[in-house]
Amino acid sequence: MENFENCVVDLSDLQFILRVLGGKWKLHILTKLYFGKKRFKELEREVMGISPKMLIKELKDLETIGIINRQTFNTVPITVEYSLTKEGLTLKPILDQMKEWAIMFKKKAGEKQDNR
Amino acid sequence: MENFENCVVDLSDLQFILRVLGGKWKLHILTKLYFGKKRFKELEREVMGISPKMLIKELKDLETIGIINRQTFNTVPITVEYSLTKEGLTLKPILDQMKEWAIMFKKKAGEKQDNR
DNA sequence: CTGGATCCTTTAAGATACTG
DNA sequence: CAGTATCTTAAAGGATCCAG
Repeated sequence: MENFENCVVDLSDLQFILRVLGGKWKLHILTKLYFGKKRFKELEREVMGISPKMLIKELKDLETIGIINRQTFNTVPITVEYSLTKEGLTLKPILDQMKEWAIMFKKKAGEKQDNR
Repeated sequence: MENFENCVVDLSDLQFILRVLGGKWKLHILTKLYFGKKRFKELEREVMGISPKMLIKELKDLETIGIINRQTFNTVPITVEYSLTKEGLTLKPILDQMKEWAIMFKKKAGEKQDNR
């Protein structure tokens, strides 16, 4: 049951998660939001080096996908809070495992160097 | 111990895995290689739509990182086999979980639509 | 068969000034 | 404060032809 060599494997699910995590800023933004809701300006400060244009673009992407929520308050001036949705929170374990894998992988690569 | 709001979170490990999986073709190539070793031409055929230039580039990337092995045989004409390294194989569970997450996420998103 | 080299198009991202 | 608009640059990817 492990050899379906020539069948078409559906990649779309795998590719989908890259739309959520890919690009230069999404991971950075998401890791900030795992600490709790943030206003636009807070994110702009904390995600160092991002321009407002990129920040709003990435936030819109994530909102469209359903990973984050955008809530506006009619204060003067207006304030906006971004937070992870319930579905966005389910991504956390995956991120943790990705991180663990990366750390383990780098460690192994390091050991190989040492053995030479 | 879950509130280190202003400390710098190390993103490099997370970003690293995107170097392995990111781009248009890496996932596609890797999923093919999980079925076993492949020659260049086999990959070119199976990864539909890829050009030799992109294929060789992605293969080199993956080889440099240490995810795949490249083995040449002095036949005429020369043949080359690509296969996953031991470390490359450890990536499989992560990919499976990413896929599961994506499937679950899409299902939930679908349910929300239905509730309207 | 396995690539390298070249040229071209498309997409991602950066800089900066501006508005409700 | 929370974004838009515009312009520019950098990177990714595609097409095609060629060589050992």
